[in-house]
Amino acid sequence: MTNDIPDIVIGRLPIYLRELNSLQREGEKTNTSSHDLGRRLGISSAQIRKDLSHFGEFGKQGTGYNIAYLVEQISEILHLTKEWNVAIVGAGYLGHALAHYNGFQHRGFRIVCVFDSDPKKIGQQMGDFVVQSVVELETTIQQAHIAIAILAVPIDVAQEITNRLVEVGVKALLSYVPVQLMVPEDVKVSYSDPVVQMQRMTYYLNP
Amino acid sequence: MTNDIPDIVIGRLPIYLRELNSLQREGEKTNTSSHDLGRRLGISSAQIRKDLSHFGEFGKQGTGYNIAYLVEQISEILHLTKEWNVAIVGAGYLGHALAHYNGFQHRGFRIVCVFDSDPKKIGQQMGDFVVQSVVELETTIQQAHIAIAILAVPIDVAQEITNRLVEVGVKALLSYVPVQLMVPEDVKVSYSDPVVQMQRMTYYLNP
DNA sequence: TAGATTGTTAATCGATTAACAATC
DNA sequence: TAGATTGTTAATCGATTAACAATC
Repeated sequence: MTNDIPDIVIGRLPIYLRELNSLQREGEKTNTSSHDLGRRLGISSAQIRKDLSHFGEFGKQGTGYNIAYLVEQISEILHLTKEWNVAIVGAGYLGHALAHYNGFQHRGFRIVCVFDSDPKKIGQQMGDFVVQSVVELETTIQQAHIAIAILAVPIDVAQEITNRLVEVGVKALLSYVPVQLMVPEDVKVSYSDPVVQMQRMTYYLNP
Repeated sequence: MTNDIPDIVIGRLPIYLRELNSLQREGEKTNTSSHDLGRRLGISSAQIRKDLSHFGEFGKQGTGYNIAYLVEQISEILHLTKEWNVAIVGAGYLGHALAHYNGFQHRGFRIVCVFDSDPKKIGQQMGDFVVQSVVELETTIQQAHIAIAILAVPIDVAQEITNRLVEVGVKALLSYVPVQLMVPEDVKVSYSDPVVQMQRMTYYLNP
């Protein structure tokens, strides 16, 4: 099962998918074109056609792409036709926000558990969940076949929690902790650090 | 003041800076090398040297880079020697989490105000702030000379709020709203969408 | 001095774009 | 049919890497 498709192409598919979903919700038309999509996203039409051509032929000359069909195809490519169970680790302010976020639904993910180590938080209701003790992390994750976890813990325990998650089979991590994590080769990590994002912009601002 | 340096190089500087800060906190040595830094970040040493060479010569043959000096230099390059005032728009769960986040301090940013349109939230204490009415957005942002805003509002008002922020001089936006925003050319936008980040990883997972 | 590591060059590798035949 | 738009090719553009003289 070799994989030739560049990461950077994979990285754009969710953006295409999101825009297509938004076109669907607008409901003004059933078709779109690479030119139309590109204009909306600030991407060249050639790039969109090239990206999609890695996976097959989804359009028709003259009429472009059927929106619903393309949504379906990209969803399959990204393995989003089933829902993925997701664990949140850390029930601080951020874990709280994530547990209440309803943007996961219909986009391929379902939060199924929230962990914390603070006895004051354990057992408390948080959105639709009861905060579980981090002691139960291993058993819960294995029983629910969870492959994806969101890290919202303090920086000093991030690597240890990561190790424990990897140990029980988590293969994808979305980390909000501002530190580089060490994981085996077959585990994906995606980072979200608001400060890093803002620092990338200040370079261009007049001080 | 032409600008030849690739965005992708600018994008790595905050990562270097974060790792250097972490080396400083460890306090085990005063110097590092491109090889050492690269190993910690999973980046080639050649790339680190090349990136830095765009801005000057910060190292010494044989001994590498003085950590404190390189921190200082990168901070200057990224315009982080002063603190930037930042506004948060949206006092929902996410705005709440951001208002309480203490990771902005010492990394170049200071949250100075939080806005919401919900009368039940306006006037309430949130962390160190009192939630202000979004009606006051324009006057407050102009008076505090705010150039950076964080968007944590519902999707249907995101573009309208963006327009208002741009109108009063905001030049950099960190948006947590899962939609493409339209802004003038001189305004930078950085997006954070957990679902997009997770969808980029599911491609690589066994369904 | 000997070992280490920089900054830089040239080669390699990879991604984007322009252009167009094919065809709906 | 005429107009529009795809998928693909080749050309261009840009980023990464390997290698090494310079030198601390």
